[in-house]
Amino acid sequence: MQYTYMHMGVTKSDLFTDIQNEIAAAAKALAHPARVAIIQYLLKTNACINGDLVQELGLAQATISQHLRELKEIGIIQGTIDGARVNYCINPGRWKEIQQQIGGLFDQYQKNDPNSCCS
Amino acid sequence: MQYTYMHMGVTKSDLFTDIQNEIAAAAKALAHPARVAIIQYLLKTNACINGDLVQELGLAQATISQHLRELKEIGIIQGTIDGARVNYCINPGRWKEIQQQIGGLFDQYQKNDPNSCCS
DNA sequence: TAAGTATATTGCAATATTACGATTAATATT
DNA sequence: AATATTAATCGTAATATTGCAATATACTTA
Repeated sequence: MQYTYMHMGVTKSDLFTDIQNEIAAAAKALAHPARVAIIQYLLKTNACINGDLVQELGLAQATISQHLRELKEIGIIQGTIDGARVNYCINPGRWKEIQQQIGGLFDQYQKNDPNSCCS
Repeated sequence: MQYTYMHMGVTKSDLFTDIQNEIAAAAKALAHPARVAIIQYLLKTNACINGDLVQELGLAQATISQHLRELKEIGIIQGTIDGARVNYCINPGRWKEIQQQIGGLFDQYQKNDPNSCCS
């Protein structure tokens, strides 16, 4: 084993394939309604700043900033500095990449016989 | 506000739409590589039991059982009792539902102009 | 019936996540 | 220059998640 702790709340990512870890990481970025809301707002407005989202979502500025950082870290959004503000928007290439990773998982089901399963 | 605690680690789900909460909940089910691995194994074998996954994933039986429960709770898989064993498989209807919820989010980007964003 | 097998649940420890106030750093305004 | 605005970071509190040993429960087999 690679870790020294005993049975605790950390993911044993070395047990899984890169793809599995990547899909999980991408899904985790969407695994909070505030981040889904941020993305939907970005889809609607095409670009926005932290302050817009504070108004829109009703969460504190620090909280929004934290969610934006998570989305930025996974690469699904990007921010460009505009004076004292930061303009956030979708990162098209990464968006498509994650879309294919997660979508690819779901598409695999169609290939199988849906009736040979316990039903 | 609906909650009484002050600034803590609980999601303020009343601030978000039902769809946003649903997408986040579905994404959360996929937000761990072990659960992605379980789903991929189910896609490959079409059905499996807890013991198979203990062999396959190298996690403890209790841990697998816990991940299976989470997937079962969101409805993406279902289990049928078969003697002392439980046969798990994809739930086709719920699978398609989640596929559309998450896929629908990603599909929204195509409609917009990808060049009007900060790039 | 007793021992074995398979899975779920409980209890616990460790880490992660969520949220926000306060502060900091940087730009903008007066 | 002094003040205001904007966003990131820090510190802290509370809850959630991950993982496993031990136990409980249910079925199977000898």
